[in-house]
Amino acid sequence: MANNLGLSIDRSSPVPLYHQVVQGIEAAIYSGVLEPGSRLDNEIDLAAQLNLSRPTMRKAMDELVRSGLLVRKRGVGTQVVSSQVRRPLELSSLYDDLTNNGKKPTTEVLSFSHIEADDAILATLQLPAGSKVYHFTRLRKVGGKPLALMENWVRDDITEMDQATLTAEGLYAILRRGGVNFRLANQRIGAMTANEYQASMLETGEGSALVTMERTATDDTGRRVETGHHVYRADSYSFEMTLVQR
Amino acid sequence: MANNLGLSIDRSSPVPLYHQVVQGIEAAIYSGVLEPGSRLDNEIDLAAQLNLSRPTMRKAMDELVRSGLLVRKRGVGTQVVSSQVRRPLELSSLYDDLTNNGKKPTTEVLSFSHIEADDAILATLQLPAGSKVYHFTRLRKVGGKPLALMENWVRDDITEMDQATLTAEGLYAILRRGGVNFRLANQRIGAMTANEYQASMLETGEGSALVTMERTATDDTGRRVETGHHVYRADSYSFEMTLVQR
DNA sequence: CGAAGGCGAATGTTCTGACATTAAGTCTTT
DNA sequence: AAAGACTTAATGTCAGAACATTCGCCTTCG
Repeated sequence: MANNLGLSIDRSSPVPLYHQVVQGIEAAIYSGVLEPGSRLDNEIDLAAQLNLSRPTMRKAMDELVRSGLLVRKRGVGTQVVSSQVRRPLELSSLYDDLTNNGKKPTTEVLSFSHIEADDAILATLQLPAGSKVYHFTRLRKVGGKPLALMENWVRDDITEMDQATLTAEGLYAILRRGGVNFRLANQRIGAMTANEYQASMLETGEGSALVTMERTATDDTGRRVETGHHVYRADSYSFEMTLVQR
Repeated sequence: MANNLGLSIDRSSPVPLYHQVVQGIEAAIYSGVLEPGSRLDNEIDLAAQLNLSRPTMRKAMDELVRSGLLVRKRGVGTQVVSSQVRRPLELSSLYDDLTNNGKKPTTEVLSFSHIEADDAILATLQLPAGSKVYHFTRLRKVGGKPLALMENWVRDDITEMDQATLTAEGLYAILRRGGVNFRLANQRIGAMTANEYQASMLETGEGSALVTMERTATDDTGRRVETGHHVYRADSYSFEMTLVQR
């Protein structure tokens, strides 16, 4: 069977060949050219069709398998994994999530300061004693409805920050522009009931359910960049993720 | 610098060479032989030290980078990522989590039936109309204290299930023994307040905070194996995870 | 007629070799 | 002394080849 998934390779492009293949096959799957459950040609044929070596083809398919789009079976072949597997689990901020979904979030900065960090924050961010950090709390609304109450601490040797920038942009966008390449995040998700302050800020009742999240993010040099404690209205937000067994 | 991480390779072993290297370096990191932040020898030297080719060495390091233990920088070298990065995000059940932490959970099966699935379950598990599934609810306790209330639906063409087995073992262990190789899980984590029934079962107050989780798991053949809706006492449980940017 | 063995096809593993790209330090030149 | 160019060292990419392992099907033998 000549799969003939209409993808072409540009050898003069700076983007690696295997990654071009990844993008091509991803596009073919999401656009429906490759149907869920269908079998692909074998690695050697595919490599030949695209004038690539088998290791290159294999590396591309490796990535697709790891991301859960393909399933390989020894002695059998490779299939497109059935069904609509949605967003893979990745580092993203609430702000990204919302804008990607076409919503228009607004941010209100409730407090902003540049202060000496206390011991707990120093330990979490692995900073030497006496270090200063940015500390701020924000309220995020979507369509005028409050959604999240967020408190964050950010090390101050990355980029200048001020209240105006935080109002206009998401935290992660600001940090990325400051040259941070995020690598890891450790997070913990739980639940609590709203206290009086939280209830009033989120315009919900005292005692209503909230989703809590604590997160600490690390960049590619191993620096702890940011830590925060967020609470979300449980009736408006939940965490969706896809776990991939490796 | 001769790193000399005391790992040896067994070429007669059936476990692939690159995986032996992965395990060896993992062990060196967790045991402290390789300290956080320390630099490794370059790929070519390491390969030579172990009498391996560079691609094999590279594949091993690839996996360690992906799992967040190492950080590579072009033109510079490879470092052990600083600090105590905990559990990587992986498919695991509450039962596994608890037993791995030395706790002794007990399970009480509240209801168990083998019934025709309703439309919602049929759609979620992608089963043809009229299919039967196992449906059960369980209460999990640790040290006599109730922790989770779980309701699950499992396709019935995998393995025989009964109330006794469920009482003695975790659901995932049973399914794995039935030949299921889990690949993906889609889950959603949120929060709610306890209703009267939940409060009484979990021995907490009505209106107290609960963590909710809905999960659907898929095996390596693309079959939807299981779906469930769980609630946890927020004061006793939260989800901890490490996200890795790829 | 059924079960065991054999065969082909696919993925899994490993090697050798080569060149490209990036980052950092060093050396030269102005 | 500072700015630029060069060198070096590391990771990043790609090719081609060989052999191993597993699965499913087909044939053959009891």
